[in-house]
Amino acid sequence: MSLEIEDVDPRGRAWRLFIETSARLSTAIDDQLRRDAGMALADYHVLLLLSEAPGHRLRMKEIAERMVFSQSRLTYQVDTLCKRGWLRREPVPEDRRGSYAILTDEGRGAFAAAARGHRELVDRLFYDALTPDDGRELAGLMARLADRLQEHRDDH
Amino acid sequence: MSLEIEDVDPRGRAWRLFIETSARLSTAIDDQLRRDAGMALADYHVLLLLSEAPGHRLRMKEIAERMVFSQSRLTYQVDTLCKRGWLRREPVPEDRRGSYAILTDEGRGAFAAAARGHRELVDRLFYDALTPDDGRELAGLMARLADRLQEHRDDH
DNA sequence: ATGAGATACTTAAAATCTGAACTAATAGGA
DNA sequence: TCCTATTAGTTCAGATTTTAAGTATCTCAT
Repeated sequence: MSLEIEDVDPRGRAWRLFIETSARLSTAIDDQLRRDAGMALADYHVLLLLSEAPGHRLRMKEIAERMVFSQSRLTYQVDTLCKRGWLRREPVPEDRRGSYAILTDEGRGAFAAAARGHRELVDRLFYDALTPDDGRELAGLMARLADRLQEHRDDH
Repeated sequence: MSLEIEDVDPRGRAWRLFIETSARLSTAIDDQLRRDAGMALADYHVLLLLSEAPGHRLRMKEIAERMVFSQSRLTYQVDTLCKRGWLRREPVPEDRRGSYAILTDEGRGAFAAAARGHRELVDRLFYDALTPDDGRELAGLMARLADRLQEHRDDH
């Protein structure tokens, strides 16, 4: 009779730890951003995507896909960011159905200000806990999972 | 001049892949449960915790902590599960502030029915994508991150 | 014993998110 | 061309989640 009642396959433990740790990590980072920068992690993520995009602009669809957001959630999300003056919309000349979300100067400022504390926390919670080799290993594992997810998405 | 504009430290890539993959994986699993079992991943998770608990019962606080849920969210969550007949509450004899959430027989049935399709998908998206050694490796990395998170939580 | 603070849980109002229409525009084959 | 199917985005109602406050109970140093 063993004290270990857990399953022998280490993947069981990995699965639970993976799901739980990612949730806790997101929560911790969301909390920090709300407290110190007055924005949610989702807000930060939108600003990040736009700050990296050419012309600081992206189509709504593009943002929704990268954020793993429903389109209606994104509409709402972008609405609130527009109200705060951090984003503006602009029609897409070559596709009159579409619109761009564009980062304003004010939005760039807010992002830059938020990024400091955010990076500091990510450093503390993620970078400091792993060696570069760990990072390589983790990236490999995640890429493997991401590929599998993509296949799954492909066969509907 | 390199084609690789990404940072040299592989942890940058690991960080993004980790956050994004965990979000996509949760979404995929949530979708499957909603479609095939009429319950959200959060519902499933509550049922899972209770199905493993001695006496199929846990204090509200205990569930909230393990689920990374606010207490008021849990109150709502448990309310809806009670309405569906899957859970019931019972006062805690030795602490009259508290209450247990208890899995009903019906709840056990719903959980068992949901578990089939759920496990199948987790097998496909997680187990099949990783070797047992990968699992061991991933579990180790996650444990490292979880420890760091715990330290962080300790100094407020 | 007792009273100040902590703890467990709920409630209510406001903010956010989802899913199903709905509008407008594009794409592509007959 | 014209008709139908897709696609981009929004809107609205309803569901969920958060935040702050409220109630009841417990803890423990006085």
